Amino acid sequence: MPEAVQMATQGALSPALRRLGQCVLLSQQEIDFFEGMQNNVVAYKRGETMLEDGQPYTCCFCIRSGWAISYRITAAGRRQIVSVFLPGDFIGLHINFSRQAIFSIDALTDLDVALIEPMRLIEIHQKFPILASGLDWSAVRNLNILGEHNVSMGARTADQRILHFLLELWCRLLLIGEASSDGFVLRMTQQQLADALGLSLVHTNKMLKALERRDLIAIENRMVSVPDLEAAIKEADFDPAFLETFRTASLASTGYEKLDERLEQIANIAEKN
Amino acid sequence: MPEAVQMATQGALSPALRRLGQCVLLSQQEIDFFEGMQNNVVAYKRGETMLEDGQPYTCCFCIRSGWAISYRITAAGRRQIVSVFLPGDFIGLHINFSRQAIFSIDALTDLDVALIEPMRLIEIHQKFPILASGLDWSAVRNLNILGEHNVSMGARTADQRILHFLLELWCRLLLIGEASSDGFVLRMTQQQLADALGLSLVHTNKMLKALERRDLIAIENRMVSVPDLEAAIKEADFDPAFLETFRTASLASTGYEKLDERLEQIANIAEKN
DNA sequence: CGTGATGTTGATTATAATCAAGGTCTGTGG
DNA sequence: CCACAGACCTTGATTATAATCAACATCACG
Repeated sequence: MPEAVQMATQGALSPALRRLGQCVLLSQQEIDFFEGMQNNVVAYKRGETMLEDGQPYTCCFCIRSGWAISYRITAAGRRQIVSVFLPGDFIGLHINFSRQAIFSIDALTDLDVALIEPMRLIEIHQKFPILASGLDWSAVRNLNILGEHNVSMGARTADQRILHFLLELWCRLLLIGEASSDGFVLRMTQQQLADALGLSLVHTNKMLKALERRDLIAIENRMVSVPDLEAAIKEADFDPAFLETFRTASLASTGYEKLDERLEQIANIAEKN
Repeated sequence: MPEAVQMATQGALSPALRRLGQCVLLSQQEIDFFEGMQNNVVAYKRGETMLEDGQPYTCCFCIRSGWAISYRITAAGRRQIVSVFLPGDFIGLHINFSRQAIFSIDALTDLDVALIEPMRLIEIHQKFPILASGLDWSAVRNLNILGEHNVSMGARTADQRILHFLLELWCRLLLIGEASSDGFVLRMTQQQLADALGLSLVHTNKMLKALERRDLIAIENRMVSVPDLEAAIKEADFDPAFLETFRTASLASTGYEKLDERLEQIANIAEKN
């Protein structure tokens, strides 16, 4: 039995490993090592600050459940959210290159994270090359997401930015089985959306409403759905290519066939423009 | 004689290696391997497109001299410059994780680059762990720069953004000995500045002039200088921490003592706010 | 059943984009 | 040496976009 399939059919893998398994083929030894590394689990409450800008950076986080953000407060007092982290994401993979944090980290929801000691990351790079390349892949993906946010903030209008960001979140959640093929639960307030997109709260609210009026999105409670996928992708100038960097394994064998189909559909619509 | 010093006193090292030497202690074997890797040098003309968005991504570039940019054209036809690359920088270190480019790359000036085959990068990761960690460090630095641009675009005013970006370039150039302690030559047009900062050409020009009027910068020909460093750093909300990630070796032994002093001075002013 | 966090909306102001026109500089060919 | 073109810079006028201000609505929760 090929290892990838064996992996995929085990239900109890951590979100991070499920995610890594989509891009690299891990040996059983690597799987065991990585899962064993996540013993030290810590829970944070919604809104809690996990790490403060300027503080010494001592540990890497791996999200097991919940959402988190990294952000910076400027001298003028404005907050810019730089990244949103979802289950399976790593925060501070590059910790061995940093003396102190240059961003703060907050829990956006109640959160379970595994603490990973810096030494463990070095150990991975020394002993488990495939696993290490998986971590590198994860870092590259974050870089691509950040680059895409740059394009959004510099060259897209407020409504496009919002829509683009929502589509990004949806795709990322689809990849980890935390969204349905109709939509997803947005676990952020409008203020947090605004801070992530470089917009004011009021303007964000108005543009959200405008997008709803134009039927490009529908929001009920916190559930965001996209009635007309093709129109939304076109309006937002969205192409999930930046998220799919080198995905080798499909979701098919993990019981998420439908989500995988949805992702492919999004990619196809984007490709033909 | 310690290897780091030996390295530093050799004049003929490539810019990339000088840069890597500031953060990791390389063995002679690693130095030789890395320098040997840069045989395949290619020259590009100013304005030439080195790689086009969507094209297959076949090679990593290491800049030996000149400036380059990565950018994206949105569906609406706006260009967003995502990164500026200087001598010693790598473009596409993550190439082994990408099928095709999601950005275009242009030469901003006449350019000399070493082409590095993807296999070589894998080889480095397998055989030369210290050198590999140097490359990782370089990637992390790019990530930090990108994050800082995000903060600028989302949460800083146009004039702050411009000033911040100029200070960033100055510090980066100081680190590679391509700026003086008074200032540096800006090898970009105002249109390119605008595209990098998410501003219009006209507004960029007006804000540049306003910064000059306020004596926060002075520009003559292409030479940018900073008459009142303390005021400029404060106005721009600038802290070079995001650039200095884990610098272990100083520039002192490379004949750039004065530049190193200047960098430290900038860091000190930033720190005390 | 109040209190605080969140969401909604209109009015006003600030910021930056767009439009338009002209200026400077550099290199090139006559 | 001059005339010209093209790239780049500069400035004012107008318009569009988004921020700020203010008020109120809704919801969850103790």
